[in-house]
Amino acid sequence: MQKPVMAVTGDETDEDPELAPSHMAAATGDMPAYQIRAPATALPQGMMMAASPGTLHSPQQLAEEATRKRELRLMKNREAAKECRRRKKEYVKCLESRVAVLEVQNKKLIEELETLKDICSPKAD
DNA sequence: TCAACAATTCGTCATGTGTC
DNA sequence: GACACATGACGAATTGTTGA
Repeated sequence: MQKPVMAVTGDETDEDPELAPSHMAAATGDMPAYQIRAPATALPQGMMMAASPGTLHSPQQLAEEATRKRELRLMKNREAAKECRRRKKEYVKCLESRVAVLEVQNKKLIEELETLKDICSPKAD
């Protein structure tokens, strides 16, 4: 059993986007980095623009046009989904590395606190 | 080796949001 | 309001893991 041939993505870039804090912030106007809209992509090779309205007449032509539009929409959405997932992965990666940095920072602060406590506590002798 | 299950990946649909 | 785009949800296909 074989899936229909599809484009392989697999390419993950290691960019370092500035990330916005919340994914659920759309209503407030700020959105996470992976949600920032990219400029509309050009149509892939071989894809033609729709015939201008008014040049279609027969029901068959109309049906073909509808099919063509649907395929175009599916293709665009397929690509959009891929891009969306790529951005989301990047976003998660970035969050994870931020967690790692903060954990190190936190550990250092705790150590520093212990040192200061030692210094400031009255000597017991 | 292989079946069973879990995890991952992908395409599609539905829906929310921004732009004109 | 129509349109385009982004994304969550879902199911199907694929891939990885594990115990017999």
